[in-house]
Amino acid sequence: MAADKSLLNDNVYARLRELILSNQLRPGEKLVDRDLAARLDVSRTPVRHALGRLAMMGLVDARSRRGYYVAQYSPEQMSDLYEFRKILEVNSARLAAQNAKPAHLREFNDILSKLQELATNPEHRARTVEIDLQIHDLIARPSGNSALHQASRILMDKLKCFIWVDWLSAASVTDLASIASAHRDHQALLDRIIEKDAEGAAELMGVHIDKARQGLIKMLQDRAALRSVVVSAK
Amino acid sequence: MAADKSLLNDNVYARLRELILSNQLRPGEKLVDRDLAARLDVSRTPVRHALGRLAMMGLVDARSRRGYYVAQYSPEQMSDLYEFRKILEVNSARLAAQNAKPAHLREFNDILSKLQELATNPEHRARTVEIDLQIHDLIARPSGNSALHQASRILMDKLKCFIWVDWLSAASVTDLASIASAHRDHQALLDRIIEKDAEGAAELMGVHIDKARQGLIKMLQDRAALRSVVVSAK
DNA sequence: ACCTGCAATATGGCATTCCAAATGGCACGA
DNA sequence: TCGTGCCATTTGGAATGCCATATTGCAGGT
Repeated sequence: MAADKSLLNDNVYARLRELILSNQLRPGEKLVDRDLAARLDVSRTPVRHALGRLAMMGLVDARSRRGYYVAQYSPEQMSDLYEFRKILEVNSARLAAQNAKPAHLREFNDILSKLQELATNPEHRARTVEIDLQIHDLIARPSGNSALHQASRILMDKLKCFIWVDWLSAASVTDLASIASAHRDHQALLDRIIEKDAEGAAELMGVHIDKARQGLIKMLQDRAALRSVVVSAK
Repeated sequence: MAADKSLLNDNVYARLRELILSNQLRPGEKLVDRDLAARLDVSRTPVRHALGRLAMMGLVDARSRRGYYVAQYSPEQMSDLYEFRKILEVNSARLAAQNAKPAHLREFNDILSKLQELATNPEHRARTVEIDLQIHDLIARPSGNSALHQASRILMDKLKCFIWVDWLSAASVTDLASIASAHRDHQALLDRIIEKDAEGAAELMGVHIDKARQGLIKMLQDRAALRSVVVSAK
């Protein structure tokens, strides 16, 4: 309420989105407009407006007359989302290699050195995830195609909340190895783009995302196994 | 109001969407909530809700405190959208060839014969456009990837209203030729999918959409030329 | 004649209110 | 003990009203 120059509608939308992406609202959780309104200290109207819009973005599941829920994707749907991500980003990489301008290349180098630092410190795992996502956004941008870029960002939002869940639950030994692997992938990928090797970049992106999908599926299986143990225990 | 079992929110959303896609509301036109509410005989609330959601779908442009407008894409953005469409549908075609089930193939054959009929009658141009769009939807569906399919449908909506404008204004001689050409493309494309020739299908889809984009750009240029004549005339 | 500023109106944003449907619990009966 | 139906409460849907901001048109001055 302080420096509130922005529109309440958009403000509420942004805050709810952030709550979902940061997993403070968990997938599957019911969203009661009155409760959220109280929590955000606004009336129901902007909350409902935001919920409607979030539903269009695929972050919220709006069931007619049965309430709103934080979106939850099945393992099959997640797999589809990753396949879709591969389609988008392979082409982003290709276009980026063709169209990247010097300013973009500088950004790439900045990110690379930042990654270099973080990679040496395993404590910064969460931060590394951030950077990881940032890289993919960075590649989608200089593709020069705003439709493609926007689609990537929307998709990323859908993936983010689940990635949180997964990374938190599956803090297994594989993480360090896969992080290092992902780091190498990114480095190689950016190198290809800088060299303007479009097909090479596309190829690398493809295998990189396939790897990520493999990891995700493994995590989902682990989590499912974990769940069944918990369930049988009680 | 008669058999109104559906939610007013969704009903209004659907009706507004239809008004936009059918070009009864033209790109760039201002959308005043009170006026639309009167026109649809509902209160402002569901209209505003729908406008917010339509904005997320890219059919409406919501400027903060400055009103809502039917979305309008520049020639550059249209070109981007077509490039994006190519990315999506090339992959749809590939996946469709890999995954299409017998039921899907039957649908393909149905559509093909329907096209066969219409193609012989140049009067049914508008109807042919419908079928054209339907075909692309039909190909996206059996790809088996709902994310890809949904993205295609959203993109199609954005293209639709403009296609209307363009087809209406550019009722030039090229149309008959390009319709026939598109028809051949579709036929060949579906044949490839039926034969499960994934790469062939992808390739054909690519050139088909590139052709469409060329046609679109030509139309936009024609229209721009037409406009300037009109402007200079008055 | 044109620019500037103010006032009136149009219009978007938000809260409150009322209404209807769905859900959950409880009592009664089998 | 389990099922069924009714009632209370919760909660989503929609209308209305008020306020704030943007747009406009007009008047007065330069």
